[in-house]
Amino acid sequence: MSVRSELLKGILNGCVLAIIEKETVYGYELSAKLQKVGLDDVSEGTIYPVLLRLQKNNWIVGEMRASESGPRRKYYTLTADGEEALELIRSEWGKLAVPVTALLKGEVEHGDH
Amino acid sequence: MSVRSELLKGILNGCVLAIIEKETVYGYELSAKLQKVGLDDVSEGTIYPVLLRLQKNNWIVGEMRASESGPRRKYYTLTADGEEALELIRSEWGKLAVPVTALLKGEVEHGDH
DNA sequence: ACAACTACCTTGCGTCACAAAGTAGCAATA
DNA sequence: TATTGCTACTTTGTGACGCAAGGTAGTTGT
Repeated sequence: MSVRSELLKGILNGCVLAIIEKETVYGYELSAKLQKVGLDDVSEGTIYPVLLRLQKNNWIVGEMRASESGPRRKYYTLTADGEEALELIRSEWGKLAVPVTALLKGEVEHGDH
Repeated sequence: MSVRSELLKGILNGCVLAIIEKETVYGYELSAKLQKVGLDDVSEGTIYPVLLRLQKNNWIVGEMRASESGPRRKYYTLTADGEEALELIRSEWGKLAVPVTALLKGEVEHGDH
């Protein structure tokens, strides 16, 4: 398994929620959105399980709508629980990302031998 | 499983490697180091499997040494492979952390409806 | 002797990212 | 009207992960 995949773990939930919060999207288009944001190579085999998970947690709801061209699409919207979860993720990410970045850059003094 | 635990996934390898790169440490003291850095509540049940993993990957090597007080300690040092792995993790983290932070803050335009 | 602390290791659980493969609708061309 | 290709969703299986819980020893202090 790639380094990248490991780092992604647990982050994807928040990314998907953040995108859905801003605009209603359907699954197939999410990989394009994520790519645009800088997260390349997030395939359908990853996206759809994420969406199922979020639905199961009652964080998003899906609604089937017809498309002008092509198959029907399942559009997702954030629930109140989803908003709450996203806020929690934002908070936890903030508490993690800063110290981890500093640690990886070697900017942290953790001496005391 | 907690939001925090999910976010931690895959990040811990890099954090532990970064600490060991700076100074030789033994397992039991690592949780204290991590806490000092801002990563609270990383218990032994997490630490030791991580160290076993890193050893199995040949990223670190452990050496038993006597202690002036208490049981013997297993001190870990980075290998050349470990340095290489850490550099890869640093690179991947850099490519991930920035866009994810921006996305969670809602600072990203991903429109085009 | 006994308790408390240090230090290490293992087992088991649920979750995750992802490749791979499958299903099906629609569009276009021949 | 076949057939090719794109869109769009779903399922299965694999290996790795975080971590609580429990276990084994050695050391120190009383």
